[in-house]
Amino acid sequence: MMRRMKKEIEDGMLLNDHTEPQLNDEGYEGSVCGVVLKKGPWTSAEDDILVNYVKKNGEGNWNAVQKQTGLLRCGKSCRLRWANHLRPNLKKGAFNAEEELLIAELHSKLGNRWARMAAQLPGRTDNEIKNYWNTRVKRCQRAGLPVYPPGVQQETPRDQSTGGINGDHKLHPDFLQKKSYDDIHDAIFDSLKDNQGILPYVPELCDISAYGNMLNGFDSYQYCSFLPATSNHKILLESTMPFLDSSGNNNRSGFYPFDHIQDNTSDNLTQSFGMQSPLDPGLSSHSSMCYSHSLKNGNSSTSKPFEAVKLELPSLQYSEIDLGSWGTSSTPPLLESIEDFIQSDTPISTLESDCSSPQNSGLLDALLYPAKTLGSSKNNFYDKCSNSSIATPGDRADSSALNMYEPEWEEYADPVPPFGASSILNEFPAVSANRNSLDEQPPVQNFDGNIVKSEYADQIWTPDSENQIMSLLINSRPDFLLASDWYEPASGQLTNQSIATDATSPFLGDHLATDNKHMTAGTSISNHVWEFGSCAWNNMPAVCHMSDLG
DNA sequence: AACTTTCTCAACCGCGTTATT
DNA sequence: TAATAACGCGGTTGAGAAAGT
Repeated sequence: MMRRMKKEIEDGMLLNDHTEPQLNDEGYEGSVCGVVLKKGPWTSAEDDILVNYVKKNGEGNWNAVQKQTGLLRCGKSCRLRWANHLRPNLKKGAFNAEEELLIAELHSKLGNRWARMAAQLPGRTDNEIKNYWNTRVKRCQRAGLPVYPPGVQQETPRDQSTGGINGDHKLHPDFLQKKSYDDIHDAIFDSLKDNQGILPYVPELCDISAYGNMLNGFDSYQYCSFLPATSNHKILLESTMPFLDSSGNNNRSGFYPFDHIQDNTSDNLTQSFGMQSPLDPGLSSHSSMCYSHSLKNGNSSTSKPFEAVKLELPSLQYSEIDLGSWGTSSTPPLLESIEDFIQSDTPISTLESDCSSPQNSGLLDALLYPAKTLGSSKNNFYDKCSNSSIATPGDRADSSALNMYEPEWEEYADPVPPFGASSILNEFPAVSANRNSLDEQPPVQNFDGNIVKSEYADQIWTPDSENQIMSLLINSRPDFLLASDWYEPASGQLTNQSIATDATSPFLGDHLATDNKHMTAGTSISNHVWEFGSCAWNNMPAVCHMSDLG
């Protein structure tokens, strides 16, 4: 049908005079007062008619378009065409990283309320958002990955066949019933309780309680994902660097240095707590795929009705620079070297388990966890890495080696992930400015950046302290070195590179720190990574001296 | 090169809501 | 107040492009 209609379109058919329309012809359907209305793709001529009509009469009264212009389109179709393609100020092209993140966050709050989501994304249409999200959900579901990025939590478990609740990943029943931050935290806490003594990396409850609010950074329900573990190390390795694009360049929006990392050896943990450890064989390349709008070719199909040159067929395709995404990437070249490394006799399990952490928290809270977990006596890091005393559940004494850091941890025990979604969104006032009008949502709990910020007003969190945390955590996460450009340079803030280099220099020497500045090259990075990992982790006590980080 | 599969997105459809008479 | 029209929204479809085999 469409092909035939296309031919008709190409033949210049436009029934905009008041002559008798082609009756019952394919591509024409329905009728108003005996006029058979056309269906299918719009032509530029039709667009012109509609645009002229709107210029003259304004929006609305769409059924009058056909009557006044003879355009053989129903009012519904006219409205849709105008809203989605012809109206001015439409933002064409692929979603950028900020938009993607905002969409995820909005969806987590609103579910499939595309129009409301579109209202928060100036220049974007509900249809566009819907298509994007459905595609994303589809891909994530196929990959067995959570739909939401780190820091984005499912607040309103609405249906939503299209992934309102994380696609295939079922939330813990508790989570499905939890709505508020506190409730979600409680659910996690309960989960931890349940698993205490079972999970190798679950800190003892008192520790968790101490920084329980930190778990707000966990409430992204990725932490409740139940992902199958595999032993596909190649995939695993690809997953470790989803933030590098195929050219080895940093993908600035791929702030997923540790996402989707799961450890075979800690399945108990990952499955019970939703945590995932750094080397997740099962997550694979889709860690980059999942969180990215598909922009493989930088193509974005949109109509450009006001282009000087119009094509006869409506759907103009034009390319744009890939604006980035949550990790759009292909396998970076350095993976090979790491793969070689993995394929060597190096005991993967050691590396994996040593770096066990919740993934998917993304950003700073992702870093907070391992660092704080290291401060917990239950983390068996020392068992494997430094021959320190082995922590056992409930054995507080074994954490004495880290007690010296407690004041610092307390200071930074920000209940709100400083790098959570709201933090990020606050970085993009243009995006977040108009986010306080979500109905059915108490403003204080949602997207009003100011209000959200005030919510944290009593927290000690300054750029300086954040930087310190960043520096600290750099040293606690070997894999951080792999995270390039995930920390958006901003005034008064460190970039990842400056953080990494500055923070790592004391431990790694300048050569590595310097190399890190050029780590887009895939050469010996793997060695550096592991070297750094070994060094940093084995020097953890020293690393944790905050005075070294100033 | 040919074929198949997957992806993307514009457009349609049905239904609910709102406005008008 | 009811009936009707108009509008808006969300779900679905299918063509064409892109990627894979």
